[in-house]
Amino acid sequence: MKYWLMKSEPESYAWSEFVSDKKTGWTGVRNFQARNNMRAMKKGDLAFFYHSNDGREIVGVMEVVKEYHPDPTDKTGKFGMVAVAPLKAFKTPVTLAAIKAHPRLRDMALLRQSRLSVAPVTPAAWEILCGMGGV
DNA sequence: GCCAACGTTGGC
DNA sequence: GCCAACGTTGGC
Repeated sequence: MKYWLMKSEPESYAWSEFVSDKKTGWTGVRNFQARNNMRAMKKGDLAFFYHSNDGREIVGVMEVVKEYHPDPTDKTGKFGMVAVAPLKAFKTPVTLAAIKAHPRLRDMALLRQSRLSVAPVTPAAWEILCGMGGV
């Protein structure tokens, strides 16, 4: 099982909306590296839901419920998507500042490649972040 | 709102 | 295949 982090701007799609939807197709990725990460996802993999821009914090955990398949919003046919479902909300959102301040999280893809919207998370980092989030 | 980082496009 | 121009992301 692998771990991931996926970003969404709360203005366009927030965690609260996701929770009421119960499941969503992660459309709109137009970056090859992010696409490749989605392609590597397996059903049952877990991912953090991160609010980018407004918020800048991890707010919850979700589960991959459908593996990589075509994204109908991409007319070129180059990009696909996965479907995810919310699993649990963080009791305490973990802010970007807190992640940056943690010595063992300094190598996270989130920090090294700030523009990557779908990034892998190591098991060690996953555990630390879940602890910080109270789940 | 600004700007750095960086990915993509297109001319050559 | 290189690289300048351009567009986008996302932190501040």
